[in-house]
Parts: sequence; structure tokens; C-alpha cells
Amino acid sequence: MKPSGAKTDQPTRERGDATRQRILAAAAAVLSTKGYAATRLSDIASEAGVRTPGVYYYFASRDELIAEVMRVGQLRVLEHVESALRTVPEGSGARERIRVAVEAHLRVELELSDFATAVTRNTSQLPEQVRRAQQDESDRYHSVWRTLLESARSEGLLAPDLDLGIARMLVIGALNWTPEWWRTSTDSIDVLVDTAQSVVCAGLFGNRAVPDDGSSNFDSMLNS
Amino acid sequence: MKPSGAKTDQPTRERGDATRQRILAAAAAVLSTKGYAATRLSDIASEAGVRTPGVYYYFASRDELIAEVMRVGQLRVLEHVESALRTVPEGSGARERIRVAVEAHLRVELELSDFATAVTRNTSQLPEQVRRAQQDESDRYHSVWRTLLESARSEGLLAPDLDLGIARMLVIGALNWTPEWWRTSTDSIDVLVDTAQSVVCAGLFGNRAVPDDGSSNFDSMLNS
DNA sequence: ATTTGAATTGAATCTAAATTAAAGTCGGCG
DNA sequence: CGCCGACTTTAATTTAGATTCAATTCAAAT
Repeated sequence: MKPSGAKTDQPTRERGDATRQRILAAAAAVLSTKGYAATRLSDIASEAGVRTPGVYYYFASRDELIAEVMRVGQLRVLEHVESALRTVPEGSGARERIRVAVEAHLRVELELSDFATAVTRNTSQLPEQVRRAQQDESDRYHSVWRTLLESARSEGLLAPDLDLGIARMLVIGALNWTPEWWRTSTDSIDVLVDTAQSVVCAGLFGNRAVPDDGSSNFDSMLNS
Repeated sequence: MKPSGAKTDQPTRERGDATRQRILAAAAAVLSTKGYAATRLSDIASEAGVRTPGVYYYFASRDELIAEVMRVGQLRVLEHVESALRTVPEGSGARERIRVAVEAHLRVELELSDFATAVTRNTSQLPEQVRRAQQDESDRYHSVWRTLLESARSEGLLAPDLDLGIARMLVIGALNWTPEWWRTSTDSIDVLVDTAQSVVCAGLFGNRAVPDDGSSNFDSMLNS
């Protein structure tokens, strides 16, 4: 809050780096709650403990700052989900992988990263140029899900007439909408994760049983 | 100086009424594609064939105009879905009613009304005051779905441990996300409707077969 | 201790839009 | 006709907020 600079005895080079990070994080926080329309550079600055013009030392413009938030956010989602999938034991089937992806998506979205939330809540409202910054990572993320569904199909888990593209977007949509209604403070995320896993798997595979006997959490892998 | 007067009884407003509607519709159109952030009063005006200040003859401010779009939009969704549900034969079960609700939601969202799209794509980004305008209708809409799920439960269609609130939001989320990716021109909406009905019903009830038992053509509700 | 340059700021400037003011048009009706 | 009031428009005015600029601080190197 103090206008005075940070009193750390850090070397200036590193302090500047840290400031940049603070600004970026502040932008993600403001963006994820207020949305692109209502995000003021001054809000970001004060959240980051800097005067407004200070932002320009690190970012060329408001849109460039926001674009970077988007890029980072989309990348974080992608990497978190991919990394979760990497922990799934080799032999596991598509069902298990999809459960893991659902959980990873929800957790990074709701628990781990304002950046992720900033992305899903704002993508649609951005100026063309800003949106482009994220396009690449976004495409890659969709590829991950496309692959998941395709392997489910080749395992014979899906009804043969199911349109994979549509199904994919319905599932991702359900997950992406969660920031609109989920109140982290109030509700337990574990229940959400469980419910979402059940509903998504049932929706795709057509049966709702097959609970996870404890192996749903992707940090703990038991089956093989 | 202004036509201010609290006089409710203004004679002859034929042309004005139409203009007001044009402005409202234009606002819905712009809002549904560009989003709140990028929606300029001047865009709305020119889309409506009026000069910018002309808008102020009918609406007190930009936000008031937008608020009305939101109110109308949410109301349209509500009424379209309720009216669709009214066409379901008395004896039908919750599964059939939910299928109808899914279809009605998608169609009003994607085919029938820019207003509806404007609502779902912008609600989260609005200033508090504007959002409040729709709150009421929004709550009523959620009640409709709550009731649908509750009757499904009382018919024993749902797993007893399923969290109805979460399930409801996941389903509505999947539907609300469609305007983000669906390209009306490119794709057939019928396939989307079919797929969504299957996935939602399977997701909730846990089996994917059981299409509608030959009853009712819910195309009959497409007017209004 | 002086110089240097990265980091930061207070005080302008600039600009896109929203909003207001002040007329102007036009059709109907006395 | 001629003016009345509903409707529109052109021409300001205002304002919020992004961006720029010319200093200022302060740690580190000389």
C-alpha cells in the first residue's frame, strides 16, 4: 500500500522481475473477478503495489498485459492437465484418463490459478488481437481432449453415433462454466470433482456406476 | 423542456415504439457478438438506423439499455422453456421433460434470440447494478431446472447420492457454453440438440439408450 | 563520493465515448 | 395555414482512464 518502493534488500534486477510478476498476478486476479470490461489499469497497479504508470515499465500497453495473462493462463491449464495425465499409469483406459482430466481442469480452474479463471471467463470478450495471443495454446488444449475422446471411442466405450466434436465441447463447456457459479469459500471442491467425474463419464459412456475405489486422485495410482 | 412529464397517457406513439424496438434489438445483436466491453452506443445506434443521441430519447443511459436487453433476454429463455414444457403431455416422465428443456434452451439460445445469447455471454461481466435487473428472472429459470431434477429424483431416476445443485449447474453450464463455439451457419443444430439430449440424460440418469418413446414432436413449440 | 542506470512516480496529455444542449424536421390537427 | 408535440439530429460538453514525460530515488559499480 505504501507508495514507497519495496524495502527488500534484493538486488534491483531481481526486484524488478518480482514486480513484473506481481503486476501480472494482480492483472490475473482483477481480470478473473471483474472481467475485461471492468478491469482498470489503476486497479491492477494498486493491487500490485505500484502506481499506474509503473505498469508501463514492464508492459507496453494494457492489452499487451492482458494478452500475457491470457497466454500464461491457457498454458497453465494445458500444462496442468497434461502433467496430470502423465501420472496415469500406462495400462489405464480412457475412462480413467478422462476422470483425471476432469479433475485437473477443475482444480486448476478453481483452486490453483486466477490466470486460468481469467482465461475462461474472458476469452470470448477480448479484442481480436488479444485473443490471438492465446489461440495456439487453446488449440493444443482442445487437441488433448480430442485425443482423449478418440481413444475412448477406439476402446469401444462410446456410442458409435456420438459426435465427438460436440460431445467434447459440451464437456469442456460444463467445466468452463464452473467459475460462473462456484464459490470457493462456501463449497467443497471435492464434491464438485466427484460429481463432475460421474456426470461426465456417465454422459459419455452411458453408465454411472464404476466409482473409483480410491484411485481417482491422480497423485495416487493404484491400478495397473 | 423534456417530454419528461409523469403523464402516462401519451397519445399516438406508433413510429416511436418501433424505433425503440429496433434499438433494443440492435443492442442485443451487438452485445451478443461483441460483448459488453466492446459494445459502443454508436454501434447500436447505427445498427438501428439512428444517430447516437437518439438512443437517449428512449433510454436513460447505456447501462439502462443494456439492463433491459438482459431482462428481456432472460425472460425470453424462461418463457420459451416453460412454454415448451407446457406442451409435454401430462403423463410424461422427468426424462422426457428434461429432453424438452434441453432442446428449448439450445434453440432459443442459438436460433431464436440474440437477446438470449446476450444474456449468457455477458451476465458475468456486468456491473452489479445491471446484473441485478435480470436476477429475478434468472432465479426463476433456475427454479424450473431445480424442479425438473427434483422430479427426476422422486421418480428414482437419479443416483441417490447425486448432488442436484451441482448436477444442475453442470448441465446448464454445458448448454450456456454453446454460444462460445457453435457456428450457426456451419453446423446443423439438430445434431447438436440430439447429442446434447443424449449426453445430458446419460449424464444424469446413467444410461444412454432410451430415446424418446415416440411421443410428442417438440417442434410444435417453435413459434412465439 | 560520484556516476550510472534500472525502477518508480507525480503531473501532464490525449482520446474515445458517453452524455447533454439546443435546435431542426415533420405529420397531424386546430 | 400554422403551431404542437413527438421524434431526430448536429454540435457541444464531460469524463474516465489509458498513455506519455520529465523528473526522482536508490542500489550498485567506479
